[in-house]
Amino acid sequence: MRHRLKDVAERAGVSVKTVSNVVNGYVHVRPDTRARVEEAIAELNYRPNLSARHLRKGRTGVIALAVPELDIPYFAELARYVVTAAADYGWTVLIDQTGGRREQERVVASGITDHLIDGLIFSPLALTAEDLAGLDGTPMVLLGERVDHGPADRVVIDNVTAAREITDHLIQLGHRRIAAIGSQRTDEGASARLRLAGYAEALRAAGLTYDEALVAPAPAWHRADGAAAMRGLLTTGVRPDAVFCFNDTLALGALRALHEAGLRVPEDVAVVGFDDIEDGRFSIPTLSTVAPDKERIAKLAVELLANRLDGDRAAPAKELKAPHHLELRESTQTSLGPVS
Amino acid sequence: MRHRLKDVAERAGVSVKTVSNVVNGYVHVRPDTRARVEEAIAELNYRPNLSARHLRKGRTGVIALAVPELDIPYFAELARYVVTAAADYGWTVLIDQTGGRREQERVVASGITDHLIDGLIFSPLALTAEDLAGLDGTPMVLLGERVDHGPADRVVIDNVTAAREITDHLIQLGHRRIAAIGSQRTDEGASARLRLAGYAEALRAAGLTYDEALVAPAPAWHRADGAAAMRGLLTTGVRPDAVFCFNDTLALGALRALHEAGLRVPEDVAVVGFDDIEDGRFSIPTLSTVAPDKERIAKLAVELLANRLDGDRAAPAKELKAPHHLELRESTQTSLGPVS
DNA sequence: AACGTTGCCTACAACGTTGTAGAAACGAGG
DNA sequence: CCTCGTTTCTACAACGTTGTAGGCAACGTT
Repeated sequence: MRHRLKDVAERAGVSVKTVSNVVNGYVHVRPDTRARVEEAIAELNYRPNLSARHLRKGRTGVIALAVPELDIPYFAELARYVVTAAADYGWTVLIDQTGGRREQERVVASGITDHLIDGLIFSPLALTAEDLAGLDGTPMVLLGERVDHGPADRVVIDNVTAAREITDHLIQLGHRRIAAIGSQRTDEGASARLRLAGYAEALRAAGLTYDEALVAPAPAWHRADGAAAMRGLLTTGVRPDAVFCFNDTLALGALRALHEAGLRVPEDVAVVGFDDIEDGRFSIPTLSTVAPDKERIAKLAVELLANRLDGDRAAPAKELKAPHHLELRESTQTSLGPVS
Repeated sequence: MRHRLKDVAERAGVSVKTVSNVVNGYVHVRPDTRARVEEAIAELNYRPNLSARHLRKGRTGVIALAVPELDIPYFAELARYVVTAAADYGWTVLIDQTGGRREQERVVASGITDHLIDGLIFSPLALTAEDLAGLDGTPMVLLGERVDHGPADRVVIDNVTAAREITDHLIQLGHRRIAAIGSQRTDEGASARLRLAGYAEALRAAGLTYDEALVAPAPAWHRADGAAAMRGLLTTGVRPDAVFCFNDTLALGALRALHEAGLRVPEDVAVVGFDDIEDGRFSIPTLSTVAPDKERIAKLAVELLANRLDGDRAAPAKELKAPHHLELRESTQTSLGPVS
């Protein structure tokens, strides 16, 4: 049922290579020969065997995207943009889930890459620079700041500035006891460290004191962690009048906890997040947040990979910055009319 | 930098095939030979070339999962479970986005499958049975009811029963003017048709009349569509006292529209959804919904594919049913205490 | 008429792997 | 010492594709 070049060649009465030439659009083929071959291809419903082609060419046309969890909205949205951007280069995207576990991330970084894919776009959580150091082969683009000074290309956003800006927004609105949710031990969670730094910067610039009691850690950045952290903050006595959550799912969890505590958002407590996931545009209240340009991040990552594949593989690693902006919604200011 | 069996063989002083045997765990290899080979493998950091292996074996170890959109939470969660289930079989999952466009779905069904993947798990929106009829080759498992009587294995849930049950729940609570959001023209949206049927069944069984004016279509099933449909229902005059949304994102949009209209959920209008996505466990209010067993769906789909790959490819198509249950939360009954 | 150029096509080898067939070494049983 | 079976290993071919080298016409130029 599956046909090969040879079958097509026999049917069309030409050599195998001629069929290959037709398939690959080689110019020096007589129109009538080309027609005969194309007819045979259509009749047999011939499709090239990609494994064989790739074996021969050394390229597979497949890139991988490795993310911690697919059902974290931020990564799902990012994945969507990467798939779209990769399509422009004719690439198929293979998606890997690492679960954020260092072991699995190492497997992905070294193992999966072998010969099956041409390159890798990688959003690591737990991986260290040493894990990456020994890697030969496959070109890689890292997303986020987890691995500083790594040997690979990278796309980042300016986390510190973004965090400072959104915190500033809260300060401008008159809030003074601004909590932060999402800090993590420093050996993981580079994003957490940078966002915390931006938060602290903004407080300092405004002459507010940085209060440890207002900074709540979150083991992961899921809704449940945000809700738990918020409940924790509410029971400590020093009730905050605003909360900066280090991502949107934490913020959605915090909204939930505030709701359960009978507090109004933004009147009693203002809430901001980070990531601009779709949920935050429809939550009650809608969520003010930092909006990284996810489409641009994906596009830049794919471009970096393309350059690396076609160009000098030994060139020094590049770091590109993607833009972001603030999306101000109901969770920091009262009613804005219907959402769409 | 990339090494082959031959390089390992030379270093270990054995034949290429012996290295292959070690790599593949063939038993009849002397322990000291095996040790020498393994040492050479480690020194060179050798990894098999999968393209070559697959060319030789006729299997790629990769399956594809094709879904309409990755950033629809239901599909993202499903994708996660499929990736996990596939890992048990040593398979890598390549994820494809069709956008729900028929053209792209046809490409995926025929084109992408060629030799790059061993099988396909496919959640089509627009594909017809004819599109599938002419496909040779790649084993396929369909998710959902879009293509009736197709030639492929399939995993479904009992949409009609589930829709009836959740509608019944609204009726039990005393609601009488129950709207439905998400109906679609019948040539697409088989799920919509079945859920609508279940809704109608429940009404009939309770002696309630089916009112066209209470059934709102939704072009897609995103939050924005749910909000728009809900606003539409609210302006028609016959205000419903409950709404059955055909999926959770529609329901979240509906919650938003009700909130903007100043109506309380569930006191003024009760709302239920379908899919049990994570957002619904943290929304305000939390969302009552039908919870299909997504993990089981993924597992069954992968198993069907495995059987098809290992067994009789000409065997008649099987259809398996995955279980579901109701998750009753705040959007149909008042406060239930803190969520986790 | 002899020559080089161009267009069209083919034969062959190679990509890296594994299945098949069989050779070499070894031990056990006669 | 010979035979037989088992263990251990190797040579070769093949999976389906494409790059290279080259052959053969047909053409235009000298």
